[in-house]
Amino acid sequence: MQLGNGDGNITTIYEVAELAGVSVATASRALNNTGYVSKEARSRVLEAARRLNYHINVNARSLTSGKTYTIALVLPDVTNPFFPAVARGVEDAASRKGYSVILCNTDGSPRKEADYLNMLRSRRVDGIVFTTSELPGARISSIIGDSSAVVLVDRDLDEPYDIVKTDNVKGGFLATSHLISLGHTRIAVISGPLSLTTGMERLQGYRDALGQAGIPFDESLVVEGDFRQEGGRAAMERLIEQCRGRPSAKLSAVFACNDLMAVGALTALEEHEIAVPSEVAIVGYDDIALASVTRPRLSTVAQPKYEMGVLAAEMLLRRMANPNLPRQQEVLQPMLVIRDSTLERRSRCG
Amino acid sequence: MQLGNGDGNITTIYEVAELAGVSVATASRALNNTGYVSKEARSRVLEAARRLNYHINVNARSLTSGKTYTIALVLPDVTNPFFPAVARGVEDAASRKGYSVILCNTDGSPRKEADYLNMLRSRRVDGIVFTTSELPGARISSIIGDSSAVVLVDRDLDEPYDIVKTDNVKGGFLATSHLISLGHTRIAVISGPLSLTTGMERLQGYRDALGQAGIPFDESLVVEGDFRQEGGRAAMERLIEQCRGRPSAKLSAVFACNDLMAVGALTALEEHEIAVPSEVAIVGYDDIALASVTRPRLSTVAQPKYEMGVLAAEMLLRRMANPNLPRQQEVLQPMLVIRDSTLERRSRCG
DNA sequence: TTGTAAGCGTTATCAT
DNA sequence: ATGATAACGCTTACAA
Repeated sequence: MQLGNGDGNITTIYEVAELAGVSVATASRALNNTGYVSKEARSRVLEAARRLNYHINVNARSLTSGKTYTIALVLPDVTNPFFPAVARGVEDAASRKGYSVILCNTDGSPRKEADYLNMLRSRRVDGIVFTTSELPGARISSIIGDSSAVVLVDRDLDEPYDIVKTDNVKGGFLATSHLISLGHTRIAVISGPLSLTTGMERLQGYRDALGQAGIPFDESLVVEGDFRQEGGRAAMERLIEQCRGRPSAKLSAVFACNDLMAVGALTALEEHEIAVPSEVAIVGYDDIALASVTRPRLSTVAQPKYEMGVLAAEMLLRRMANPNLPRQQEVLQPMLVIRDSTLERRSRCG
Repeated sequence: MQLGNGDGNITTIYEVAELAGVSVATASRALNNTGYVSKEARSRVLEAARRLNYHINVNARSLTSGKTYTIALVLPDVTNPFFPAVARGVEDAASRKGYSVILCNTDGSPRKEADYLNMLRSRRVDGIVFTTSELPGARISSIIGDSSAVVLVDRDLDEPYDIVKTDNVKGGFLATSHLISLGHTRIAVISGPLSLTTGMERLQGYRDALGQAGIPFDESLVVEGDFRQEGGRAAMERLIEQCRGRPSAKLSAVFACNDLMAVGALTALEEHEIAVPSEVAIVGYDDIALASVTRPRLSTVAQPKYEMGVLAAEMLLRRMANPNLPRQQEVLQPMLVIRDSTLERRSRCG
């Protein structure tokens, strides 16, 4: 009867060695397929390990090896629909190589970010996939030093860390050009936080598209959002308001710099009984699951979220394997996804 | 100038002790506020630690303490909209108490579940929050033994593990009763996998509601789904099909046992130009973010996902602190959220 | 091929 | 109040 020793008593390599009638050194070699071990010894060790339901203590091992086989994923909030796919990508790629991933939600608070980094250093994680928010790059490196490798995802920093991102300028350009190609000229933007490169870059793409089409940039058409649904609603509200008061401020389309804000904007538009896309067209950014179930379904700029996660983890492993590699940077391409929220232009104020 | 020693050289307690001019024992006591240490010694140690940017090696500590201050969250897929909130709850509650959480995605594969459990045992995690799928309870305990505490979330098992769940029978009852109260009598169900207690229980709630209302249970109105969007679409397709062929099979409402399937069903209904809720009413389960942006917005049974996560982690910590506690079980209440996808009955076949 | 023993960074015991 | 020192579980020279 094979019970597999379910009693849970933690066995050490000493007990395995003893049962196998060899020294711990030999047991270790056998268990790790390292150095010389006779076939007989090896099989006796393996059998003993099986009988005792031996599970190596990786913490103990990390003490000698200096490696923990653990990485961390530090992001603002898994609950933000952008991140689960990234997280899944990271975890898949990491576990494929035998690494575990510790999840940390910072809410974008520099304080929490710093706390987590300190904790991670104490844990001697081998690497960190980091979507930071406000923590200055210098601060990051002052905390983790070179105790672990780090790869930035969807962020850009002065510090020489590896980066995985998508081309946000291009994405902003794609979204805006799409609107322009539909005949829109009065295009508002609900931007992300301008303190974030993602926020800035997408806005830059918007300006580039305008410029290329010869449409003058109108400051009053941009309102800074916060990448959150409620923020999007509020921003759209502002836009509608200002449009009411000042017909010169009318708009026929809006580019919301992420889908969450686009959904919020949609809500505001609906409340004011402004038809989308016939009166106001709208395009979002990210292509989260929500985007394809709203009514109208949201046109958006898709980011390869899962791939970003996978790439980030792989890049991190590479960096860990070779700390002297030159700085790596991977810029993925965003992709325009046209659905129902954008349509040929028909002028109308908000 | 305070640099905080960003050089990243890992410092040990020996170096701290040396700089402070004390023994490691004293340094350890000072650092941990344990045992007797003179004020002077303590402050010298603390200062030394600061100067050297000392970060304790928790892996080394766990070697002596036997505790890793790490728990794991094992679930099918973070990418499933039900889980991020749970994950966030677990992480918040855990980190509040100084625990880190390792994330594991199993895709509901017994093989992956077993692999992860073995890995987690090797890591000596103090506890596991587990949303298992098919792994028999006995198998779980044979792998982890009592090497870590475990709390089941949203699952029920024969093994005597602690549990955090919501009352699924009640939830199914709520959803169905709501439909019945609207005058529906031909109510189809798109159930979850019947191998899962969640699947079974919600279906039971459906039957209970029918029974209480004196509506005969009609086997042909239940089709087993898989909790996924595409599965929901396919199931609805089947229902429509069968309804076409056999007028006696007509239905005026459907209870989809989770929102993802409800959204899929919505899609199918839309493709067939069947109006929701006027021709067919539909109610989902979970109240994920998607539910409030579909058109029509989805009526659903909400589960307190975040709270489930928090509770699970807290329960786990309690269990870890006291392995001899009697089995704990927390059953939260689901809540009916009425939106636009349900409406007074008007008969119509699918 | 195998075993002894040192060492990894901490904590805890036991003297002092 | 403080300091040696053993112990935690493992790997790895170095010997044998």
